[in-house]
Amino acid sequence: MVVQVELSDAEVDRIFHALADATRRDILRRTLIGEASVSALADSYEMSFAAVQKHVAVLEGAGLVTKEPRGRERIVRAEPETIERARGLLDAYAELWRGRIDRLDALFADDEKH
Amino acid sequence: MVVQVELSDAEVDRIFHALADATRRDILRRTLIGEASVSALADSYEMSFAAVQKHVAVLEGAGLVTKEPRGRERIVRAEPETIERARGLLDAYAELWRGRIDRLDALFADDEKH
DNA sequence: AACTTGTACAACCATTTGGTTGTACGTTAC
DNA sequence: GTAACGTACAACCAAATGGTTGTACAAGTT
Repeated sequence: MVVQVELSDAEVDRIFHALADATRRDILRRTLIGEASVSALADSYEMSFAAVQKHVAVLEGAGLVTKEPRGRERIVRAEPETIERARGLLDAYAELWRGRIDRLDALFADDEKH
Repeated sequence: MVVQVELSDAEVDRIFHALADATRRDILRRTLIGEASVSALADSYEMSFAAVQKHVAVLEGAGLVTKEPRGRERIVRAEPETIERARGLLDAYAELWRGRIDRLDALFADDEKH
């Protein structure tokens, strides 16, 4: 069984907020496929290096990527564990929905006893 | 296999942005368990009715809930299908991590518009 | 040593966000 | 009919967001 470490509201806020931007999702996608330096990432987007740097910082603050120095570069790598946690949160909502169905079923089962 | 309807970048933005707020996640949670009027929801939070109304509007704009008139009330219901789609998106990232890039290219085509 | 590359960070700006209060209006209850 | 309830919506405000440019500096390159 997968152990889910408790996430604070603020942490969940940061994760979903980080995912709520197409450029950041693309950066995440690229770093999932393979590591990349910040400047390599920045070359792909029609915005300044500083803007891309900020996007990476948002992803890093959410724990979705990590940055590691290598020479003068900073290598960005995705943290699939955090994505997994976000998925787990959505699973929990789906589970709530399922629980609601179960309760309705029980209600109907009750009705049938009449 | 689950058929994923193509989601635009803007739609995905709205979904994750809607999820990036603890009050909105709580509203979603409550409406997953059972429908609720806007005023019933508003009673639970230490903010104005108008503020809660806005949170519901954000969730509605993301397709995570729907609002239906019933008398003078507006009944809010969760849309589990949209949650399922968000989960599908995160699944796709997890798949990327596992290196299954080819099969997912089409799914991510939307995110690649940069 | 001088130059180029990659990054960090500050200052600035327009827009969006998340909250407020106030007003208006349809619906229900008395 | 009048009062209370539930909602919609506008106007306003402070703070956060997402972008910019400019400066500084360490690490490679020539």
